[in-house]
Amino acid sequence: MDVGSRRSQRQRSAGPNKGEAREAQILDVTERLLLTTPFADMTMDEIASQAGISRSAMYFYFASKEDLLSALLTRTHGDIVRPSATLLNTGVAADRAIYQVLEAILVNWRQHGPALRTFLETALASPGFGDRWRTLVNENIDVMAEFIDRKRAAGHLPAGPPSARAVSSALFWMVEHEMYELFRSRHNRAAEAELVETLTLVWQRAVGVK
Amino acid sequence: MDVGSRRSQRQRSAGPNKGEAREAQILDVTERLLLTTPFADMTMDEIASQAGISRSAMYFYFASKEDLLSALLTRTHGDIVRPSATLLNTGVAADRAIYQVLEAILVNWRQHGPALRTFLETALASPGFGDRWRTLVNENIDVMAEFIDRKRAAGHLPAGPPSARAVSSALFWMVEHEMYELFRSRHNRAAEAELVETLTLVWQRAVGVK
DNA sequence: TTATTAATCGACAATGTGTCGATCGTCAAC
DNA sequence: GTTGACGATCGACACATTGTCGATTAATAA
Repeated sequence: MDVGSRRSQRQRSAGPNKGEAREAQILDVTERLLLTTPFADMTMDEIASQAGISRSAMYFYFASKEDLLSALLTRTHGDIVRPSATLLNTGVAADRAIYQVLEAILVNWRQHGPALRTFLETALASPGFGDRWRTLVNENIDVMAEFIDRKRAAGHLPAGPPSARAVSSALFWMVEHEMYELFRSRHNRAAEAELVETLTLVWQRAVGVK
Repeated sequence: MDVGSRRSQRQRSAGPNKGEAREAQILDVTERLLLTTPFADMTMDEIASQAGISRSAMYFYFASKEDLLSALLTRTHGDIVRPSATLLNTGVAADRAIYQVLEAILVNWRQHGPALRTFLETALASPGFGDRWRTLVNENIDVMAEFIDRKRAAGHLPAGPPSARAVSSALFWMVEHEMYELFRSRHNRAAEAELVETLTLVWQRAVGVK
């Protein structure tokens, strides 16, 4: 049950990397289809025909429907983790850092809204995928927790309890769910801005800045 | 697609309310089964045989599997909404009120953990049920928002923005998800206490008390 | 006692997943 | 050039599960 593709590593041919291309194409098709159809309502047949292959050929690339989504998660992984990670390792002040992280998360939702939505939904639907998703979210939680701990040690934020980790976890899941609710339906930029504003303030107060 | 039972209202008989009893029994069986099996992995056949009837007889009581869960939600509705509602209409101080609401929510999860877990999961899996679930959670959000507004008007809490409603929403979904994560796996009372403590503090700071 | 409505059942149709063996094309080595 | 291995693809199958339908039995009101 290895996640992702199951083709050989060595690329040896002229019609070069036909497989790689197909796999990427399938992921593209899936994410595009996600714009109009919930993942659960989407059949392997639908994806396959959009990609111009037969349904059973899909199983050459992905062991299951869930595995396909898992591959999409892998592909998006970087985009999700990178922003906070880089940002929080600069010397920004806590209040500004919080705002910027929230902005970065918003940007992600703008770019990958349907995918992120699906990730959360599927995380609650199937334990295997849920583990993967939680692992990823935890990366972000940890980065923020360490940031808080550093600021606490430097005397810029009040010490716990609660532990930085506990606060960070609660706040991140709050953001996750609120973004989910917002992007679940049609909405405008104003609503996005208002949400970020609210979340920023809750975060700042919760960690003790301002 | 009327939610819940579809039998006649008038109860007219001796072998009194056989139907009512069956329906309740099915819900009991379902909630008990939920202790060991995720709802998604649970078949109508399984529930039926536990209740001593055939699978197809289930459809006399519930139009679909989702409708069955919806009926369970209806039955649990009171337990979920009542505590906060009554509590927040007394004259408690804000900090104390927050703690007590969180304690009440914890009690609910202790009593109906598997059901509540399923409600959240299914809310993200099927739009129809999701609407019902959100309606219910919104009742709690509104009650808390009104409470905050009253305390703000009385000068006991700093005014917004953010609006009381926005803050209440963010905080409630935070609680929802954190409880979900906690009750998803085996855990002890200490972890429960710690979570309530963390959430209490985040809430109190977020609304501006303390 | 009988007509009516409640309750229950078995059989069926539909849908979608994942598996398997067969096939076909393309490159690498001979 | 031929051939053999493997990458890529397909159609057919088996399986699980849902929801529907018409027939049948049980209970009660008239």
